[in-house]
Amino acid sequence: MEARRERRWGRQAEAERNDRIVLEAARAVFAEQGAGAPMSALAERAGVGIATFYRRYGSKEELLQRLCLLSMEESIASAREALAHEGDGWSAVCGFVRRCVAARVGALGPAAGTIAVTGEMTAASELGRELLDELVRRAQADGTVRPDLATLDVSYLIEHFSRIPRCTEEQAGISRRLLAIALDGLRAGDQRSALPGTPPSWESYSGRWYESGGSKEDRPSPSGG
Amino acid sequence: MEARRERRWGRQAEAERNDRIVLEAARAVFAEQGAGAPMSALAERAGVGIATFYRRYGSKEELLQRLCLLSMEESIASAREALAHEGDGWSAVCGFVRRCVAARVGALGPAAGTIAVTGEMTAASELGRELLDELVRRAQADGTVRPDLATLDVSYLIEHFSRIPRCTEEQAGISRRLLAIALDGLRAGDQRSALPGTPPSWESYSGRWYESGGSKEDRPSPSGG
DNA sequence: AAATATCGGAGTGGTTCGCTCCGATCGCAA
DNA sequence: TTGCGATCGGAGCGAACCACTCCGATATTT
Repeated sequence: MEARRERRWGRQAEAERNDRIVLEAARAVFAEQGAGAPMSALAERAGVGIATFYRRYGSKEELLQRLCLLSMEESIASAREALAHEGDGWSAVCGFVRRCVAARVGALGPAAGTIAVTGEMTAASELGRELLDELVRRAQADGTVRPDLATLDVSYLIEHFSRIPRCTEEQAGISRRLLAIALDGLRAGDQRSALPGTPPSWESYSGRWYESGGSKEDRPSPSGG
Repeated sequence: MEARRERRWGRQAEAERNDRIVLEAARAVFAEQGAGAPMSALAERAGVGIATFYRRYGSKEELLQRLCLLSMEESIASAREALAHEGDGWSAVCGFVRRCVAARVGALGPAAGTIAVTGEMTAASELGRELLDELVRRAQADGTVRPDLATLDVSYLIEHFSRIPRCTEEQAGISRRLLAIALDGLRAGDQRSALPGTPPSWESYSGRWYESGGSKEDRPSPSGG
């Protein structure tokens, strides 16, 4: 990896730098404004032209798919870190949730149904679920997390807190407070009120991604002929 | 449509009924989709034409202002109910939050800055804040709510849970579970972790509404009224 | 039948957005 | 310096969307 960089100066170095700048800007802007953010906003954030994005990703959807996958991989890494964590189950779960929220891992959740699902995404999603399952199971086994908590409650919790309407410093602080409140609510204890209803189903979670998803194959041709 | 012969006036009765239908549809759709929902969506939900809305409200903004005010009044009524509630402070706060979330009182929060603020809205907002202040103060006084909770934490909590991305029955159930978790996190108890940062300021909360405000005094009268 | 009140929704003008195209710019080799 | 290929920025295009208007249709009253 170092060797490749060695020979790249000048223009190619700029291109390589832009690879990262562009992706980071996309992550930041989509996390803040949601998947509906215009491409021009990404370009402005990155300090580059719009075409710089389209030279790297064929379409906005392709970029969103890439970011989705990155989020999932980040979530997986975070779950692995939590499973390796030494300490009680509740603080392991807390660490996982905090890292995921900090990385806005669930920010693209509302885009479900508007972008097609790739095979990589499906695979990453299932792996992530298994790891999170294990994390919650362990945390409940040592009695530090409420026993009526379902794995998907954690997923939805992350998704809820991944969306930040405005990004003032004050707003970020408030989200941190609300998250702390919710995390306290995850603890075991006899003062807990029972969670209402039935635990959420995995089908309802992953099913959102297929609702109105057209396959990428049959896209309308831009030139009306 | 079928002719309806009420005991009173036929056409006027329909108009009066539409007054309510239209407003209820607007509440429902804006609560689900946010203030960005198109007017056509409201009309479809209400089962009426678009013009039926514009015959009653001069513009979308005017309608949103009306709904904002109604939300605030609903929140005020809910706070009064909670203050009259007999029981511990925590369950009073829970009842207040639950009613507010059920009514999607905070659903228009993200519209802050995009619609002008009327005098009525300001007054209602301040009254609501005083009542909620009192509610939280009482709940902390009897020791059932965590002492580091700020009044505005509750406001933001309601706003967070007022936004529902999709409205399947399953999704509603999940939101109820997450809300129950967060409400458990409001309780007092020595297992609580301290809330991070400084309590949110009232300026940052109400300040959002004044960013791009305009005057709303003169209204074009569409039919010579 | 005329007058009046309300209705639905197609049409309008303006805005937004994804994406393309092309001239400008840069590093490098001759 | 000069020419070349890679990369850049952003103006502009076509499509889609949206708030709002206008008008013919329908129902009620006179």
